[in-house]
Amino acid sequence: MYSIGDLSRRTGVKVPTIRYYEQMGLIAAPERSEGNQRRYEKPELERLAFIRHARDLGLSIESIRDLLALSQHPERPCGEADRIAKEHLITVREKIAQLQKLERELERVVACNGDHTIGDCYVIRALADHSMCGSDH
Amino acid sequence: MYSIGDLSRRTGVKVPTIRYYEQMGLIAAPERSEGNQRRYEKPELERLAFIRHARDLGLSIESIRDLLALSQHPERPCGEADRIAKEHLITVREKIAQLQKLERELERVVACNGDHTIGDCYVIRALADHSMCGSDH
DNA sequence: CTCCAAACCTATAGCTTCTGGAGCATTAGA
DNA sequence: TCTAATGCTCCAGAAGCTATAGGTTTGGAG
Repeated sequence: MYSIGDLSRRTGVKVPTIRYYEQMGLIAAPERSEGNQRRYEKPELERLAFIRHARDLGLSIESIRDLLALSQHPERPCGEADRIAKEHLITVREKIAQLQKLERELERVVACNGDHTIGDCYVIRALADHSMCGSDH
Repeated sequence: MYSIGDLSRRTGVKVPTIRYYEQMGLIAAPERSEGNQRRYEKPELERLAFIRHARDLGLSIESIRDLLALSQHPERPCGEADRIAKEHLITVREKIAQLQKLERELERVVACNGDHTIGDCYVIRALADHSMCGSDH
């Protein structure tokens, strides 16, 4: 028997976020106490921990919803779960590549060492004039 | 004399986004035609291109607002512009590091090759059981 | 048993950065 | 002059929460 606050402390998911997940249908509406407060059991705790972990890995609510649905059917083949994870890995890698491009760009931009005036500041000029860029964003 | 559509085509910023930037105060409300349509000149085009470029680099609206304000005073020292860019570079680098951690984690998770059932799928088990993780997120 | 602070409840709004739609007006070219 | 493309305003929605207001319940101390 956990209150919503217990659940929050044990999973690291904030209280309003738990209620939000309930509203989004990621977790079922739990039983209530006589005074209408939410009361959870172990399975809900595990489910929430699963969600938390998947969110930490950057999976979308939609993907998590799919994975949770899959996990309800242990007998089915797991190709779909595999696909979701692989797909996410690809987007993570793309994001990394894009950010690394920005990193290189910004490194060039901050070559300005802050000891002249805005008029010839490289930061400002680089932003104003795209043709100064090395890459093609 | 550009219409909002011209401006959009020339800068790659979508029409509703231009109106949104006007509302947010990033660009001034331009003159209007007799029929109340927005009419822009070259300086607005350049300003919008600046914004577009900065957004592509991932700078927040707030940072861009600051940089635009700075660029209005070419005589001032550019230390502040430099600071904004450097700070952003740091957050970009942090984001890269974090995503690389996720990448490693996901690589382990997708070791499941999709040819068994959900019941013993590594993806599902890894998400359910945090203790299987190598790192400490 | 009584009291009170902490925790809980619902409902609603706000954050960020746009994006899209409805319903109507203007513009530019044939 | 006609009409398709474009423009206008206002409003809602997306993602994933977070916060606030105003009220109720709970659990432990005295």
